[in-house]
Amino acid sequence: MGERKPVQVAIDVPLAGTFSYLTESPVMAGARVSVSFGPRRLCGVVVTPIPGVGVAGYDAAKLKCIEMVLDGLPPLPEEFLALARFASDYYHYPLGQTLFTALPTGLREPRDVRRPDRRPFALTEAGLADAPPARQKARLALWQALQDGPLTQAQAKEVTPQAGKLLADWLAEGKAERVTPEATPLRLGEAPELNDEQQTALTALRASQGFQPWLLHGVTGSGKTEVYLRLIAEQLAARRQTLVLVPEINLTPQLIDRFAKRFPASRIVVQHSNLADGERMHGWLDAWHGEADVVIGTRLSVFTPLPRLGLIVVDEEHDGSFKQQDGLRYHARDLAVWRARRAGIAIVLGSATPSLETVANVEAGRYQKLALTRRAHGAARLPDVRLVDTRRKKLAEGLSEPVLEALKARLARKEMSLVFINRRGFAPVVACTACGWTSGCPHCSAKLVVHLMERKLRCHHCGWEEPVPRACPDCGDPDIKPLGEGTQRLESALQRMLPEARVLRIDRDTTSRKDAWDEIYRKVHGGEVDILVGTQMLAKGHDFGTLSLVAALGADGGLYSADFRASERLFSQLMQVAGRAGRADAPGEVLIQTQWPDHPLYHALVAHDFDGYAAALLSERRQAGFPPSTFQALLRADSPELAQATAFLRQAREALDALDPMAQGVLISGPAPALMARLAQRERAQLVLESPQRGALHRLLDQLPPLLDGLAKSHGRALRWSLDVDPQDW
DNA sequence: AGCACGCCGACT
DNA sequence: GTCGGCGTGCTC
Repeated sequence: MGERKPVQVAIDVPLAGTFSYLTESPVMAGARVSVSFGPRRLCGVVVTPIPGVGVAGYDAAKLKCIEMVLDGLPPLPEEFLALARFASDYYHYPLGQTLFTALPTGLREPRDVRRPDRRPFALTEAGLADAPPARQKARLALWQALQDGPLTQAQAKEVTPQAGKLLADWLAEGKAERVTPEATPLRLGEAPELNDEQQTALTALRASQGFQPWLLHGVTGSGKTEVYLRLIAEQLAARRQTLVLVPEINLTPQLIDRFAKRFPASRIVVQHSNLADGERMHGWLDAWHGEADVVIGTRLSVFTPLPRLGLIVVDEEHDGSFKQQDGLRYHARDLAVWRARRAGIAIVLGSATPSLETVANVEAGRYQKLALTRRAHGAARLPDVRLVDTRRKKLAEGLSEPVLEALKARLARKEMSLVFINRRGFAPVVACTACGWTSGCPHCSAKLVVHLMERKLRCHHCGWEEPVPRACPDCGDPDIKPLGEGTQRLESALQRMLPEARVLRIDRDTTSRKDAWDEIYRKVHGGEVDILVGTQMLAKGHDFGTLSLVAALGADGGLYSADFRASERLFSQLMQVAGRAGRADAPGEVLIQTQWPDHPLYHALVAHDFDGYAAALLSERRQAGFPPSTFQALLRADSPELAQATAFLRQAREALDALDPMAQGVLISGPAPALMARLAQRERAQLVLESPQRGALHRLLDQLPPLLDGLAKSHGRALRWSLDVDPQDW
């Protein structure tokens, strides 16, 4: 019997630090173990101690033993543990919960997991010598099929459904064996020619040495994906793995198909949250064991272990879906950069509208920039962008005369148009013309949106629904009206005004059904659509083929918003939708309806001047002391009562003030109600911490969680708090 | 986060 | 008498 030594175990509980358990035989860091924790049995991960946390001050006599080492798989690799450790530190989130967020669900339970042996089967000499009799048809068919070479279980099952049983028997009898397949030689599908810009970018990227982030700034249609594919092909040839991160919405069968066609002999693993648990874990394990060549997935795939990692690509790096909005609030792009640094490899951030954070990093010389300014195909030109001043024009259902005329013209020419309005539903609110009542959500500080088809008022924040009232609930006046436009209203208006047009609406309501996108793509590419009407979804990189007109309605809202990032987002969205317009033989046209035709944002759009506007925004941010020139963290609190959330934050602030944050260069403001002050019956408030130095901010944040845990106790269970480092929206 | 323990109200 | 409401405290 060996000596019982304590080891540190990270567990999926909302407590800082790790827990000590005893073990008789040495256990490696990264081992999954089953431990008793209070009245429960939980899965834990053995980690090297976090200095100063956990170990001290616990009665050594009370330590329990590790129940079992779950050793069906090797210990989790160091690169995985290090990434989780970094994420835990950076986002100030408990290590245990961070690790378990990063693991696929199958590895979170105190069950052992084994990787299924999926090597193909071959007949042994004994098997070859023992031909089954002719009357055993299935047996004989499988035996004959195996004469031609090894078969995987799946391939064998195509020969006969009984293959599973037969192969197991033969394996036991020594008539069959597992063979390790020869590494399949790299095969490449057909690739289009590169234009000179693409070629220049590729040449630069190929010469990249060691850790280096690259911004690939390419206008819509400039062929960024083709550049990625060429780079990935090189990684494959060198037997290295590539991690490709894409926004949720861009992970389409079309994209995966494109990768599969280009790399027909390579193993491409897809990772996203809608995958079945088992499938997700298989891919994860294959990646970890070096058997996947390319991992392509949404933000969660940034944690996938890749022992031969040679390149990371983050496509549409500006996209908000890379930031997790609850629990471990990580930014997958930022973690990916950290990973690339640790691995000493190149990371390519691609976008037509890079985030200001990335632009600032280019300016500071930390990232290198490559530009694709022209469209990849033929003579395709950038669209003509024109502004439609709506101040003195009367609108019919939100549509101006020039927009309507332009739509008619495309319809006559049988060309497809797109109408962009960032509001789903019929109208954003119902109002009473007599007393001014508007339809507010009873649970949130938001307006209820009219959904006329369903005859419902619906809250887009908490999901609350109620019937559309017949009269004003306040004064009883029957003259209540839907105010403003949404996608539904626009859809029915267009149908009425242009009866011959085939209108297709694309928003969360029409795309929530499974397979909805397949149907949309089929219609769009089958020429069954004249006008697409939709929300920002249309700004997210879908391939709608050739559009000759894009019209944007009701965009002004983002110009003067309380959220300082609203104008960046609006610019990015408009630039992205505008990029959908255009075709090989004629430039597309983009019409933007606005009350502020003199706003610099619109001028920049007309001029296709991303760089200019980004520089202007950056200098604005610098002057105002906003990110990326400063670093922020948000301490949020919510509770049924605003007073309680505010009281908690006030106490937190007092405790922080006692640490003299100003001396450390950290500015604290608040508590203030959140932008969306009430959400799902809970009142939300927040404290903003900011500093021009990331380090200073983090030194202060380090002290926050233990302090808050203590404070929160006195506020009861109703109060919840969370810390958001580098918040994306307020 | 779970889960147990504990202390007060209406029920077979 | 006890079944069960959810407040509070603990988990190596």
